Amino acid sequence: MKRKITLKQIAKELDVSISTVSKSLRNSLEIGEETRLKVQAFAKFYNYKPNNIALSLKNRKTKSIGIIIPEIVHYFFSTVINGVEQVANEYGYSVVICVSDDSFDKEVLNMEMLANGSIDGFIMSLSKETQFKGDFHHITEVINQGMPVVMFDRVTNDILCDKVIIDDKSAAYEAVQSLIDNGRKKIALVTTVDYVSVGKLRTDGYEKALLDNGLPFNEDLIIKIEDVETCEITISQLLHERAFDAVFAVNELFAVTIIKTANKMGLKVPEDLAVIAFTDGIISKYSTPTITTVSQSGEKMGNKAAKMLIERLEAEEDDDEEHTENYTTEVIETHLIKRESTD
Amino acid sequence: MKRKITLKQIAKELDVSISTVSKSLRNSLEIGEETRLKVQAFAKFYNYKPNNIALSLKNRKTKSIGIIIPEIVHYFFSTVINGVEQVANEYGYSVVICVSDDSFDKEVLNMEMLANGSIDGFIMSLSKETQFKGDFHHITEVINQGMPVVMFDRVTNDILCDKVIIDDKSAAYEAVQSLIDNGRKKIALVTTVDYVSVGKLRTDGYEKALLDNGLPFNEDLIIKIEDVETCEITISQLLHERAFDAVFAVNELFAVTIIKTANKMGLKVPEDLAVIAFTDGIISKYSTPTITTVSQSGEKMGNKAAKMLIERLEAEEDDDEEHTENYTTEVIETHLIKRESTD
DNA sequence: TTGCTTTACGAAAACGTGGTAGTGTTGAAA
DNA sequence: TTTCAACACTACCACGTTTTCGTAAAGCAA
Repeated sequence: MKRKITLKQIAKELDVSISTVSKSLRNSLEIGEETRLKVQAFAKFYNYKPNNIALSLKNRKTKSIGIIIPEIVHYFFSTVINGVEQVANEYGYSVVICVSDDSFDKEVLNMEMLANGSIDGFIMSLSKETQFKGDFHHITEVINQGMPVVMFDRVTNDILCDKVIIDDKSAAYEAVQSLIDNGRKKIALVTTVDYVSVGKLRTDGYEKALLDNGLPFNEDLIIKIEDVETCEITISQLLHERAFDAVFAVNELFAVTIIKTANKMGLKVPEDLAVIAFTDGIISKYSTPTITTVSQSGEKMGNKAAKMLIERLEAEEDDDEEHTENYTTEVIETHLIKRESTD
Repeated sequence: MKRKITLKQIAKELDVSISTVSKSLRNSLEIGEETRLKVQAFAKFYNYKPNNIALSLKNRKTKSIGIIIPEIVHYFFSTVINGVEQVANEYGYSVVICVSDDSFDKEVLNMEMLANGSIDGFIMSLSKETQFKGDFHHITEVINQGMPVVMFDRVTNDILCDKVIIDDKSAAYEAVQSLIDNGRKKIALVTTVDYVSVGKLRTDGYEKALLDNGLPFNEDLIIKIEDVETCEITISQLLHERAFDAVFAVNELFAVTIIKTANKMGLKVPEDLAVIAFTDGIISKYSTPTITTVSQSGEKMGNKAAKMLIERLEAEEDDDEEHTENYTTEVIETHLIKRESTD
């Protein structure tokens, strides 16, 4: 149980000053070769590694980035983390993760906890509650303190910062268009409540595709679901009435529930009912039938977000203070992965 | 863009000493009420928060814990993180995550990166490669430096530390027993290669259940799969020969692949083939048919691991150095969740 | 010897905090 | 008048680094 060795201890042991040790280890020419080598050998022997905390304090940067997400047991978000982690690792950054649990208070708390020096910048996706309240003071505050923030997926126009999103509207459009191309006439949209920004955009794309194809846009075919439990009941009711022959679901949980409900009622997928889901996750790949999805690569989003954040961090370093704040919004392309749930 | 305010700045602004400010904010009686309130008001106005890095340096503890896992886009591991996060949050700790990608080198690198002061302790699950190599020097080193480590799921006997596991052997036993109870005679085990500790244990449980019931233990029915791609081919071959009427798969990916393969061949699940999977994930819940699983609560494991780690950290604080090292191994109970893939 | 440069190292400040010890002023008791 | 205590505050140190500046010793030319 030997604590990690410090410069001071090495200095004392070799009877030189701390600065001599520090300089020797950084191969400074100031120090004579003999002393330098002696120090290096000693340090190597005792496996000296500079203390990160002390370095952070000195350099005023921690080389770590904070991620705040609504959920972690969630395919999409975990792929984003993965993407962030890859890039962060490459650039020597650590990743600190906080889960907001879709709660505003936890989001605020987590941000405050990390904002007091623990990290250099944030990558975040808004919690449902935050989007609902429309209260973003905790984020502006962090930004005002000069800490860069990159938002992804669930973003807001009320905050000026770098963003990484997918074009939810056109992705939804594409999906619905493909259903129409297959001869579907009555296409339902199964979505969540509106205040989640992405839900709104996907609805817009759905509507536009219908109208562009001369199909009626019927409010009754938009099914808003608050939690998965109610999904089955609502869906089976509508299926009974044969109200639609195709479904565009905004996530794969809804999609798979719909398919199961249809199957129970003797309806065949895709023959009687075509299904497309947003978000290409593990369920779509392994359900029966496999589900056609609009893929949004979480990994790419994570990569991109991390790159944007790190670039900004390293830029700050050089320009030193108050660089022009030209924020950009990066759009990650999506594509339709055709599987068995559509024909 | 005002940088975060520090004690020093407050002191200068109010023309008092830094210590006066510090003490005022900590409500020390040493400071007169007038000054105290003035400082507090000022600090509140400028939203003063102590700098975490400075505190870490001073207190020699970071109030954050590091998690090292093989994968993050993985239901089980993400539930563990979730469990850790919950407890960590409760006790005011942050969670730093590193992914080893099942690579030994990355595991070592990540540990070294975090061990230099960034965190107070580790929670980790071994990478496949590390288990294969049997090289744990990076872990002993960290432990020798006095940094507590809690291992979970993929652990090793070669390291003395706190551990959280499930009883893989008896869980497997229970699963196989239930298949036997349903009249299955030829039960296959679909598993991974041996060096992953848990794979070995589950095999042991499988064997014991067979033998205890007077069934033959046939090596040919143990199917070792390196990657999911080869799974389908191997399985379909064996199914053709009607080699078995039940399958115990060590993860749900194998299980769902097996079911799909069987379906393709016109075999019915569970009538012709009963299937049980280890690890209760999202696939089992949503596949068709839903899959009977042995649940291992990742969340509980995470909770427990975090509690063990934090307790040890806080204990160190009081006892101050060299407490008795009575390491414990906590076993999380599992149970069989019966679904449609068994009768 | 004096003055100047080079070599080789050390002292000290800074990053932000918190605790211990110290200091100066005031008022009151001896 | 002296002594002591209470009060209200400040000085200083430590945590572990890096870096700037300083300086002693040695070498060399004038």
